[in-house]
Amino acid sequence: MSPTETATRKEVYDLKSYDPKRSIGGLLSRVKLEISAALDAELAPLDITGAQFVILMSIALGEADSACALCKGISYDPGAMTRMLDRLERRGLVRRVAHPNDRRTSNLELTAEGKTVYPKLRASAMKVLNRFLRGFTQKEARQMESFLQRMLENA
Amino acid sequence: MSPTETATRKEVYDLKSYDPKRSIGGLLSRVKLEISAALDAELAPLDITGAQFVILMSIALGEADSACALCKGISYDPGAMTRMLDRLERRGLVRRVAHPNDRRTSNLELTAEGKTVYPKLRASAMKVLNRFLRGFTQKEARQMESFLQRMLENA
DNA sequence: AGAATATATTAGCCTAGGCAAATAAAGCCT
DNA sequence: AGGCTTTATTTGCCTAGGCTAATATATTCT
Repeated sequence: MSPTETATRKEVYDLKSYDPKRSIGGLLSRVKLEISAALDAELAPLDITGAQFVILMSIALGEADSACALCKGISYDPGAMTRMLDRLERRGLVRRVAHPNDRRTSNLELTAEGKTVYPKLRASAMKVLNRFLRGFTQKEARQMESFLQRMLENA
Repeated sequence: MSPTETATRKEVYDLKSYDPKRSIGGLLSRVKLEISAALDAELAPLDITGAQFVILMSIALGEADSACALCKGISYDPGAMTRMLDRLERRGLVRRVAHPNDRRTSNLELTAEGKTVYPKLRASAMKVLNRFLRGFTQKEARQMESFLQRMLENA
C-alpha cells in the first residue's frame, strides 16, 4: 500500500462506496442466517436446535460448568439461560448437580444421553460448516478466521 | 498448494482440528452478535433498531417496494414484516400507498421524516462497520467480502 | 366467463430472548 | 456476629420472529 493511500484511506468504507447489502456487515448477517438455518436443519433429526447445540458444546468441552459461566461465555441472557437449561434437562441431555461449596449455583454436566449425542452434534456442525467452505483452501480458511478474530478484537 | 494436499484435504475442518468456538462458524456468530449490538447502540438515539434499519435501507435504495419483495430480499417472515411495517408506519418513517393496478399489495415509500433520517442511518451503520474493520487494508476488506460472498454461494 | 391456481398480506398462536425485580447465598469489612 | 456488597439464579412481563390458516386479489387455463 502506498503512503498516500495510507494517509487518505484510513477507513474501509466511505459514504460513496458504502453499500449496506454488499458490505461486510450485510454479507456477514446473511451468511450467519444461512449457516444457522442449515445447522438447524441438520440437527432437526436429533431434535436439537442450533442454540441448544451451542450450550451443549460449551458444557461438553468443559468451557463452562454453570449457568452463569455459560452466559458470560456467549453473551446470553441469564433468564433465557435458566429456561434453556430447563429444556435441556427435560430433554434428558443435561443435569444440574449440587455444588458442594456454593449453594447458589449448580454444576452442569452432560447425562449419558448427552454424552452419546455429543459426537453426532459435533460432526453435524462440522459438516455444515465444511459445506459452506467448499472451495476454500486451508490458507483461505485460516485467513478468514484471522479476519473474524481481528473484528472481534475491534469490538 | 501441493497436489497431495489437494487430494487428501478436501475439507477445511476435520474431526481432530474442529473447535466449534474458534471455527469460522463460531467466530462469525460472535462477530454478527457484536455488530448488531453496536449498531443498535449507535441507532438508539434515533429510536431505530438494527432490524428497522435493514428495512428502511431496502426501501430507500429502491431494492423493494412491497412487503413481499422485502421478505424475499432478506428472508424475513411475512407476518413479522406486516408488524414491522405497522411499527415503521406508526413511527412515521414509512408510508403504504395504494398500488394502482394491484389491490393485494401496497407500494412502500419513505415519508419526509424517513427521508430525513435515512442519511444518518447510513452514516451510523458505516461508522459502526468501519470501527470493526480498524486496521484492515482495502485489500483485506475486499478479500473478506469475497470470502463471505463465496460462502453465500455455497449455501 | 368460470374455475382452479398463484400471490400478497394479515391475524392468531407459539416459542424464545432481553430486561428488571426478586430471592438466596456467599464474601467482605469492621 | 451483623451489616453491606456481590454473585447466581429464577420469575414475570414485554417484544419480536416463525409457522399456519384465513382473506382478498390477480392470473391462468379451458
